[in-house]
Amino acid sequence: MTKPHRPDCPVAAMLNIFGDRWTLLVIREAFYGAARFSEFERNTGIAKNLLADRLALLTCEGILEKQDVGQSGTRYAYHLTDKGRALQPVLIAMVQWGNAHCYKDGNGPIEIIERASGLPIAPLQPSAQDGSILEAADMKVIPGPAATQRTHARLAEAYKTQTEETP
Amino acid sequence: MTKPHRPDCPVAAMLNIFGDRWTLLVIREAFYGAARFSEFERNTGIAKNLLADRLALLTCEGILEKQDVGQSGTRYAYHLTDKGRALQPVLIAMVQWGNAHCYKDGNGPIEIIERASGLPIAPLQPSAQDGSILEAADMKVIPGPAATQRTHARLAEAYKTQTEETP
DNA sequence: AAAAACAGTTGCAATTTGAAACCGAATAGC
DNA sequence: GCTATTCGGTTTCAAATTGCAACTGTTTTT
Repeated sequence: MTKPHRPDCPVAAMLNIFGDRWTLLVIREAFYGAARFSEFERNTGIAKNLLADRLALLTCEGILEKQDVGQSGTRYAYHLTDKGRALQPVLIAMVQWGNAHCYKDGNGPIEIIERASGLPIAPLQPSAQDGSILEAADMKVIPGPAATQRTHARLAEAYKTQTEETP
Repeated sequence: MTKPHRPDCPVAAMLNIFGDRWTLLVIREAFYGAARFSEFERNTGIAKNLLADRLALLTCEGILEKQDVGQSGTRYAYHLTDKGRALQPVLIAMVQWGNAHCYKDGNGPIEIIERASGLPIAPLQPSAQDGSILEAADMKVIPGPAATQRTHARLAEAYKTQTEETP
């Protein structure tokens, strides 16, 4: 079931759950509509023991919900919770990066299209709250409400070296 | 240096490079402005041997570029390439999910703000090419130009079970 | 009634990791 | 100009994780 714990970086927090070769593929399958143990197994190629471990972890983290299906307790379905469905932008960003940078001429093996038009969706882009598109230079990382002393120090230092490098 | 190979899913392709607990943290540091071996080491806590391995992998994949700094060949700087900088949406999506779902009341340890306004940036949202916002139900995954036979079969099946489940 | 599927568990070998020790070249301090 | 420290690793070895196959007890399906 591997270990949880809450570090002072949200990326690290995600990697504590998803930092391996399989867990995100299980989520991908959940988005495709898979729900049963055997579906996850077939469609990802993960080993049974690891799958059992990962499903338990994801359930424990509130990303999947395990429900009893079938008459009396040896058939189950795993479904995405709201927390799990909220991973969609992460998956989409990964699909777009993978398509663009891991295949010849950026032609990937799958495409995400808008049902109505049949056209590919737009690349995810950071935007301000008024909707205006933001370049990397327009953004900045600052300590949040739950920032530790270490985070304050780290970001202060990052900001210093950045301004040194691009005067 | 771990193994590469190009699977028929862009998410799996990304995970072949980033499917471990450290590699994305190295990238995070690169975005913060880190460039030297010792900076990555200090700021992530990764072991030296693994860092050497990961930097070699990322360099080999064209995500970082290794350049010789200092007079004659034992000091180096690693910088993001365009391919590496293109990971920004993935990192931002992870930061937003981590902040929202791994900390009490969604108050995370860091925040990404717009420099101009000082306000947090908007959550990444999938949109159509005309800019309209898309819900999950408005999108669909179809085989891309590089799709294998297996991908065609897989998506046909996913689509079938989905319509069965939500009639 | 028999056979196959489901959802795992167990055992074990192979791989990966994590930590520490070690290393030579190069820079920094005096 | 001599010494100490930093940089960027490599090597070694124990511990943890993975991957694979075999096995299990229900429960559907045929």
